[in-house]
Amino acid sequence: MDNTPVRVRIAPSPTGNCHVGTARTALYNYLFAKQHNGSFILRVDDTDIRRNTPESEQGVFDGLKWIGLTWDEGPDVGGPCGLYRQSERLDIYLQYAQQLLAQDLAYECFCTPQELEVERKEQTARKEDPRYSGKCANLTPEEREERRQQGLKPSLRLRVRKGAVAFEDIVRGHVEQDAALMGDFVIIKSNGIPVYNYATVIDDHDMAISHVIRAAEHISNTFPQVLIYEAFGWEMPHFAHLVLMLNPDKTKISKRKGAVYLGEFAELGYLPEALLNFCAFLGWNPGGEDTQELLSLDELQERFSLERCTHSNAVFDTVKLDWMNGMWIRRLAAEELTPRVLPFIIKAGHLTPQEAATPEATAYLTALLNLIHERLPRLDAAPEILAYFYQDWQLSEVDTTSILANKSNHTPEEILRVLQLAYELISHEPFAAHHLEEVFKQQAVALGWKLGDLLMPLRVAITNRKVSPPLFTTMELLNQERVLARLSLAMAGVKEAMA
RNA sequence: GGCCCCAUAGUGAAGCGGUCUAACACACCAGCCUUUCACGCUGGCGACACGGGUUCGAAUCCCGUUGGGGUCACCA
Repeated sequence: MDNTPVRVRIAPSPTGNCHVGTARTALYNYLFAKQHNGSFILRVDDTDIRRNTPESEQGVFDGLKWIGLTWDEGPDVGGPCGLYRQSERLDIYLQYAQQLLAQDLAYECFCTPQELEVERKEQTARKEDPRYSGKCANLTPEEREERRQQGLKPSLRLRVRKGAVAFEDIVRGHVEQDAALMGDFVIIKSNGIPVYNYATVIDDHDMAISHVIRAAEHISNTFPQVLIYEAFGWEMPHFAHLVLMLNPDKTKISKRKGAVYLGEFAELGYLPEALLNFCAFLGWNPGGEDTQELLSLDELQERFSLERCTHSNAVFDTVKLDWMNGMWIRRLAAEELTPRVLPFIIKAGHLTPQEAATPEATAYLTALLNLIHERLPRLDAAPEILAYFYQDWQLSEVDTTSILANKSNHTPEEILRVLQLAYELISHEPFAAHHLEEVFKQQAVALGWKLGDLLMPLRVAITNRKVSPPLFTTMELLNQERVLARLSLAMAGVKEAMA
């Protein structure tokens, strides 16, 4: 083992929102850095000028923060490397390129995109692999000057050597490719902007990155990058390529086939803790006897290792994510859940933002969440589950069919009588969940009814649905007045149905 | 198509040459618990892609086939 300090990085493009894949890669980098007392660096890959807007990097930062990750160096927090946006580092790339040019390890290429396009087409027609022919590889100074006179702006290409290009991948082992497949590739475009593979190498070297941990789609980028390291005579970082996240149809995870941005997951009611936990297990697991899968960031930090990363791509299974999300919801106290659920309640129109700001409203929500948080798979389900606490309904909306339906063949008359009885009891008995529960249990015995048969019509009458949290606590939270009102509404509905 | 990577149940996966009549988790099914739902508990279903080697012995090593994925730009 060497003593080089561990420095890892994540280099997202500022697309306005953080992709789950980016989050997972960031997580692994973060865990690795923390474990080795190293630094986790955030660098913004914004050389694609057409695509990037200044504010779009904030979305990426926000996403990473939402999921709980922080970085030691980056454009927003600074650090010893100074500039953490590639767009700010253009001079650096050009300077290094001069070095290559001076040593004749790179050369100017005056071919136009059109010419290259034609060349590629011809090669493909001949069933050859398209690669640069090397047309400009040996231009004389005079020839170059001539082209310059014509107004042509050169790009810079690396002279690609012969032989195998290889690297040792921490998760995959030895990987190699024949350099002959490559052709001299562009490192600086004719507009002076560096190409991704080149800028990445310069930055990684400049920032003393020790381990490049990234998604497997970058394996093929690694070959040209290796060549660039060689050209400069720089020591390479260690590489680790992580398996891809897949759609259920096994293609690379994509927007059209489900949520991919952290913002989308937030809107769907996923907890960042759960998403993080889930992502951690796509492409890695602690192995052996350690089968615990519900792990916090700190717990992941104790167990993570690059060596235990898996080799084959993993389908992003939202069913399991939902399960994990439910587990994380249960881990939180109702009080902690309240502020997270409130936005969903407001969005559903159950509360106005002003109402939601009152202590009464939040306290009430907390009480409701206490009741349902064991049966809440996602935050966004809360408004629907809690709807009958926030809104009433009309006579025409009473679900009389469900009130009357029962497996024991109790007649509508009997059901109606039970509803009337319930009305009487609830009006006169002390209005407390425990007490009412006892009272109704006794009644069931007295009537010779199964408790479930007795309670189901009441449940539907009071909540207007067949599924609810335990009935008596529900009543208590609803308050006596509303319960009685709903009971009479239900009775009216039943009478109407019987007529 | 070239190149690269990968291949255990529907999904995530353990397994690192014998202890594998192959774990665990999600999903699914059945039962228990129960006031409906959910939770929880018990049990069940279900896999080493195929074919050759190597070896006393292979899910584990090698080769091939098939399948899947990634990537092939003056995009990142």
